[in-house]
Amino acid sequence: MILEKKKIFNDFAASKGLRSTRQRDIILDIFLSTRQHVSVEELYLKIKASNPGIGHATVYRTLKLFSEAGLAREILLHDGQTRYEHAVAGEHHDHLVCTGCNSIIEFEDETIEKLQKDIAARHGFLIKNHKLEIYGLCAACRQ
Amino acid sequence: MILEKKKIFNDFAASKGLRSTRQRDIILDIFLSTRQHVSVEELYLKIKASNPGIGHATVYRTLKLFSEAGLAREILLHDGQTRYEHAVAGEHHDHLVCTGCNSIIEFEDETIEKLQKDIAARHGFLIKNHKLEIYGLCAACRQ
DNA sequence: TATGCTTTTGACATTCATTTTCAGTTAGTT
DNA sequence: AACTAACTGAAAATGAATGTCAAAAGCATA
Ligand SMILES: [Mn+2]
Ligand SMILES: [Mn+2]
Ligand SMILES: [Zn+2]
Ligand SMILES: [Zn+2]
Repeated sequence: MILEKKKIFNDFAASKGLRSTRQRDIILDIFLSTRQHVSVEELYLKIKASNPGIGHATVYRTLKLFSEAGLAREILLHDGQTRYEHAVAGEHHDHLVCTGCNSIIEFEDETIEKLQKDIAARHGFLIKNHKLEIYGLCAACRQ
Repeated sequence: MILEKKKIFNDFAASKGLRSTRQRDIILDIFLSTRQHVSVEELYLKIKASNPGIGHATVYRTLKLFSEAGLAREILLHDGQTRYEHAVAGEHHDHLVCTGCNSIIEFEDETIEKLQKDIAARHGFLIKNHKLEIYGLCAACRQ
């Protein structure tokens, strides 16, 4: 599964004429080993621990490439930090975001997805992507 | 309707012990005269045209007050600028956002709202608010 | 109307995430 | 090995938003 993701990135890189670099390999390894919804800064710090040379700009640039390659999805919650999650082709989910403990619950709902398509169709709108985030308190934070 | 909104703000201000100022009156007037989803900068420039003295900080501070008072809703799309729309108590809608021309289509869907409540209930999650944004191309931008 | 206290304002500085710049390094090709 | 274009990282720049603080204004009271 990790090898599969590395192959996806290599294929993407090849198709775009990108070079294979030590930095990209390291960042991909570490990204694949993190939990979901990691912030760029969290990832940068984790990378720096084992690879002090790698800079902020490279981490930002490389995560954008992972998004383009379909390996990662950018998540913008309401805390001013861009986060990334592991993406799988053809799969999609949305988020319940706890404002108490910052935990995130993922969910999928086919009916909601279908209704979104209906709404778009009704307006002659072509969907590229969407975000559905439900903010509130998780079971633990409700006390 | 505009008078009604002014009353809502005045009542809110009174309940919070806020003072009535020329700046707040002007900013409310101009906010109420703008189209939906105005960015803070757009609003600031419009205000400055007739009232050169009013500063950025006051516009930011005052819009936050309008949100608290329930007159405005903060919208964070993917362009890094906070926008505000006119809010009406008890009403809610979501957005189709055209990445071609930046236009926004508003929609309401009771079934989606209901399904969100079901999902939250299933996870023991207490909803405070949510955002559903569908990005893509509007009919005009599809050509 | 004057006094006094408190809130509000706005110029300016600051913050903080992200992007840009650019000179030096590196990958991949001939 | 030589060449060339892509890549990197330190540092600077950007830009939205917030903090600071002295001056101004609102409002209660005398
Ligand atoms: Mn997720
Ligand atoms: Mn709207
Ligand atoms: Zn929680
Ligand atoms: Zn459009």
